[in-house]
Amino acid sequence: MLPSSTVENYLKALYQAESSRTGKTLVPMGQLATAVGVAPGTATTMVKALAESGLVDYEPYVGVRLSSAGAKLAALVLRRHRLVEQFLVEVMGMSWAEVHEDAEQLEHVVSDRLVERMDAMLGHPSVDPHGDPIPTADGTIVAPDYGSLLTCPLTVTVTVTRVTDQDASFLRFLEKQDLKPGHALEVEARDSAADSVQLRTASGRQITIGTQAASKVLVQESS
Amino acid sequence: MLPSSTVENYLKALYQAESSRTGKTLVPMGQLATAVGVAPGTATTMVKALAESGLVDYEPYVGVRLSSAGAKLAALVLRRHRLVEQFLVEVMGMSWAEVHEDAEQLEHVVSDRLVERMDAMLGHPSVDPHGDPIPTADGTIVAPDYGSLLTCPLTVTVTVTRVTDQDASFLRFLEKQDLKPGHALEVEARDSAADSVQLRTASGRQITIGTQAASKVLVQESS
DNA sequence: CTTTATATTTTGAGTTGTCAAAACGAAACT
DNA sequence: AGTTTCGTTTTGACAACTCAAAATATAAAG
Repeated sequence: MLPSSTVENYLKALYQAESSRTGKTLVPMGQLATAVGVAPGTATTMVKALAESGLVDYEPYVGVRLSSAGAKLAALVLRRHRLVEQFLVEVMGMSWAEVHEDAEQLEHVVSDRLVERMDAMLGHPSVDPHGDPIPTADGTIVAPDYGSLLTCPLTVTVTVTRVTDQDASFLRFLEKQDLKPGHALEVEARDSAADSVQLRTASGRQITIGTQAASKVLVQESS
Repeated sequence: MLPSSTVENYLKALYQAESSRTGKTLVPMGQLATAVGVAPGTATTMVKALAESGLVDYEPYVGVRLSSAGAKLAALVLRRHRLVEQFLVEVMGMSWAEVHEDAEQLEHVVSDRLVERMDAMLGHPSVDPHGDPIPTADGTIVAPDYGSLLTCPLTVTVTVTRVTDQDASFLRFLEKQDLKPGHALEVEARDSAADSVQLRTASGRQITIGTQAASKVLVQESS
């Protein structure tokens, strides 16, 4: 039984919800429902079915967690999604800001043959255009945990490695400000009262962004 | 209301059934059901819904026909399918024999943006790898009616223009025998008793194939 | 410790697409 | 015409997925 698109979406959402979660706490129903975009009751029903199939562990009134089988399946969905994104940008010349929606559809239908073909054409990339790691064909993910513009050291040159938000206008903004993955910059100051972070790009331009935005831009100290 | 994959499949099947039909006769239910791969009753139900939406004209106990709206929609599905096939062959280097299944899935999810991008990358091709005409974005199809190896003149050099069968093993056979679209050959003889057609390729090799197969290879007299 | 607020689960119902098998219509063959 | 045959339609049922709203559990607050 190969999983339906719906099942794939639940697993993927669960995977991402688990990743952005401290410790091994279960993902609450409400959050999963919101992530998938369905009513709470719908999520409950679906999760019970997934638990039945052994794809998740479910504790009523507490939350859900992927089983190892579920996690592997989720990783493969993510692999397809991210390879498609990388392909759309690198081969088809689309903007990194607009590939998410297309990948969202394509991830459910691209065959293994096609996925591996894309992977080969792209030279087996390890990350997609947003810096998100691409799982291997066996479902393994290597995800270094980078700091964000909110947590990295000040006045040190860092390189953007990943952006954890797919909103098109946000991505366009980052692009315009030279904050795409690969670009260098340094954090000059943080002002918690003003809820802002002040940056200086490699070209010397100064930018101030909010902390919400800053937390979505992950960086690595430049070597 | 954008049509579901199911609706698209019915319309596409209907379009193709109508094309391979002499005169303006309606397509009988049974044939449509077989083409779509569902039970007869299912087709009846679906066709009534399609008629309700104005996509087909339906005469109970007689058959179905696409309305102009339905025909346009079908053409757009075919456009997506064929551009995807051309893309998979030309850009991704896949074999013409194996792209059909992938295109069958992708045709329902590729966005307009993506379709037009592919179209541009391919230089606005007029036919796909099998020689099937690619409808334009406004739903127009220019389909020259070629003769087949069964109807073309004998001992005259002709060029393969189109193959009206997607069976992978048949396509691989044609490829091996240099009978892909673009290749020249001539029909040396036909033997209706033996149900066969005798060909000679440009390289001088002689091949004998059955009339069923021959009727699926369309040709044009070489200029 | 009881009340209130919040999250979760249940229930009842609807949509889309499907099938098997019974009923039916049209046509073909004595 | 009468009857068999064949294709088509109807019927009843089911699977997957969804929602709104009622019921319930848990947690928080007084």
